[in-house]
Amino acid sequence: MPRAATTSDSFNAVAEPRRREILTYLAPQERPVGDIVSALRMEQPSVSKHLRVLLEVGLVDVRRDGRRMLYRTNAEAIRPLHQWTSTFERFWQHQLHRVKERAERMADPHKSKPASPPKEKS
Amino acid sequence: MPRAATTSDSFNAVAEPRRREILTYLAPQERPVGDIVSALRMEQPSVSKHLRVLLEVGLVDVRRDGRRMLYRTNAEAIRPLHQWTSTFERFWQHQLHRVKERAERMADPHKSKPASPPKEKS
DNA sequence: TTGACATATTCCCATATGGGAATGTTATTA
DNA sequence: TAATAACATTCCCATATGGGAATATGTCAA
Repeated sequence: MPRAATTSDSFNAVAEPRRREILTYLAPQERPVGDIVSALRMEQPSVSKHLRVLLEVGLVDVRRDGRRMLYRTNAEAIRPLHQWTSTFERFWQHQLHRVKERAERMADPHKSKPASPPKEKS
Repeated sequence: MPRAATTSDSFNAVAEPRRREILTYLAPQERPVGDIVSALRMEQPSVSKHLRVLLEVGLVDVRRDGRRMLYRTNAEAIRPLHQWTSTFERFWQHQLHRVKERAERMADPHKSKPASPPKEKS
């Protein structure tokens, strides 16, 4: 099976960088599509397509204003992502602690990073 | 262009549900691949592939132990996701606040409005 | 009605994907 | 050395994707 659809959930929808930009832009206040196009320097059809995805997963809301469509980020829909990442908060705090302790204890650079996969490009 | 590679960044890597499960499972302590396979009921090759993706974006670390490979979630790598979602925190709080205020007004119409009645812009 | 403006949709297409199945690789033990 | 355990990689493939380009839809103004 191929990759899950971008519209399957917020995690997939937000994986796209441009969509993240749009969400950030639309968070403070609602905006017509044209504003997004000019502000983020994207093609109009592209923006419409991204908005469709965001709308389908509930990350944005719309309302019509004459011939314009006003979109706004539905911040509520981002909470699940926030909550998921929060479950790791205690762990990265522990890690920071360990790293610090270790660095203070040893100056020996014997850090074996096993088989790092061939990283193309850069 | 097609969708960005799952290995392009943490956002894309985490979009896959099974990979999220793996990260959760590997957060408390390091585990060999076999444990993941039996605990999450996934095919071994599948797990290895997911681990490769997670490794490439730095979401997990590995070390060899005999013929086993011990993986562990690198919680630090999840912080960027957490931080990004955090930028929306104030917005969903506003939303909740609006909802709450409205609910209170409706429940007790005699009571005057609490503090400032921020008028929506347009 | 016509024309202009604001968005949305469709078509085309190269590409990465994740699962299944089979095979490869590395390390331990007999 | 051979056998086996523990993982990793490769091959095959149906599929959703995002961008570009063209076109369709919907709304307001004259």
